[in-house]
Amino acid sequence: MTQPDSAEKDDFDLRNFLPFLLNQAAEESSLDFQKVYKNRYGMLRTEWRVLFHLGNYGEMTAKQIGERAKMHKTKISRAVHKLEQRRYLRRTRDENDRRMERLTLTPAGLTVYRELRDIARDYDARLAGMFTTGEAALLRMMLRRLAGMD
Amino acid sequence: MTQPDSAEKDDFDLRNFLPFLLNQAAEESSLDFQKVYKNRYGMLRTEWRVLFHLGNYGEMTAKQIGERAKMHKTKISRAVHKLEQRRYLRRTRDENDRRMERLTLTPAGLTVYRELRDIARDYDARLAGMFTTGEAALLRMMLRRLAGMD
DNA sequence: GGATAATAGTTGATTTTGTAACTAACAACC
DNA sequence: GGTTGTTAGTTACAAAATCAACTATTATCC
Repeated sequence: MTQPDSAEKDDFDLRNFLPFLLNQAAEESSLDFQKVYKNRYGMLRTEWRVLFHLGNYGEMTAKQIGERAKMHKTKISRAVHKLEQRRYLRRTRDENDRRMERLTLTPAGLTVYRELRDIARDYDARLAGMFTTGEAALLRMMLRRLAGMD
Repeated sequence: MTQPDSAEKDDFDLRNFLPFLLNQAAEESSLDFQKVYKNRYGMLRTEWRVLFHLGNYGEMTAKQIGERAKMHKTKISRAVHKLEQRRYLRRTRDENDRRMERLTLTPAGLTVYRELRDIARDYDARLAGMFTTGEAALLRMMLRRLAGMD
C-alpha cells in the first residue's frame, strides 16, 4: 500500500468519513443482536423492526411503521406477512378508512417481543457501557439529529 | 397507537436503541452522497468503497480491502470486476504469491476518486457542522470504538 | 354525482446480496 | 517430495432488497 501520486495534498481520511464510519459502527453494533433474532427466531432485520415497532408503540398501520423506521412499504408488506404467518401479529381493516389495516401483536408476538426487548436492553447497556453516561447520552442525541429524528 | 397491555413496565424505547439509532443515522447520512455516486457514476455502495480504499490508501489486495471495510470477499470480487470493466482499476498478479493480485486505480479511476473525494469532504463537513467541533470529534471517536476500529 | 387524482397496501420482475462449493497457489509436515 | 491443510479469489445458486406496475379505496373538484 503506497500513497497514490496525487498532485494536490490528499488530506481526506476514509476512516473518519462520517457516512462510512456510521455504517461500520451500525453494522458492527448490530451483529450480536442480529444473531439472536436470526438464529433463535428465524427473523430478518425487517421483521424484528416491525415487531419492535408494534411491541414498543402498540397498534400501528404499515404506513406509520414505514415513516418511523424509514422502511419502504414493500419491505413492510412482506415482513407483516411473515409475522402474520407465524401468528405474531393480527391485522384488522380500519372501518373508517378501508384502505388501511391496523396491526397489533398477538399474545405470542408480545411474548417474543418481550424476550427480544430484554435482550436488546442488555445489549444496549453493554454498548453504552463503552462510554461515560454523559458521552452515551450525547451520542444518542447526535445520532437522533443525524437520523432526522428531532 | 395505544400502549400494549404489559404486566411489567416497558421502559424500553426503540428510538434510543443504539443499533437501531446507528442504522437510521447511517442510512440518512449516506442518502445524499449515495445519490452522487449512483446517479452520476452509476456506482453501487460496494464499488465506491473499493474505489475509495484504493484512492485513499493506494495499492491494496482484495483481502486487505475486505479487512478494512469489513466487506465479504464475494462483494469485493464483484465490485473489483465492475470497476475493472469501467477501466477504473487495474489488477496485477503478485509474483511472490501468485494467489493474490495487487489492485491500483488507473488515471481515470483516480480522477473519479478525486471528484468523489472532494464531494465527500464537503458532505462530511456539512454533517459535522451540525455539532460543535468538540462534539464532532467525540462522535468520530465513539463511532470508531463502536466499529472496533481502535 | 361522476371523473380525476391520491393513498394504503400488494405483487411480479429485476438487481443485489449471502452462502457454499469451487479452483489455483502456497505452506507445513512427515 | 508427496499428502494434507490453508489462503486468495471466483462462481453458481438461493435469499432478499429494489423498482415498477397493479388493486382497492378514499379525497378532490367541476
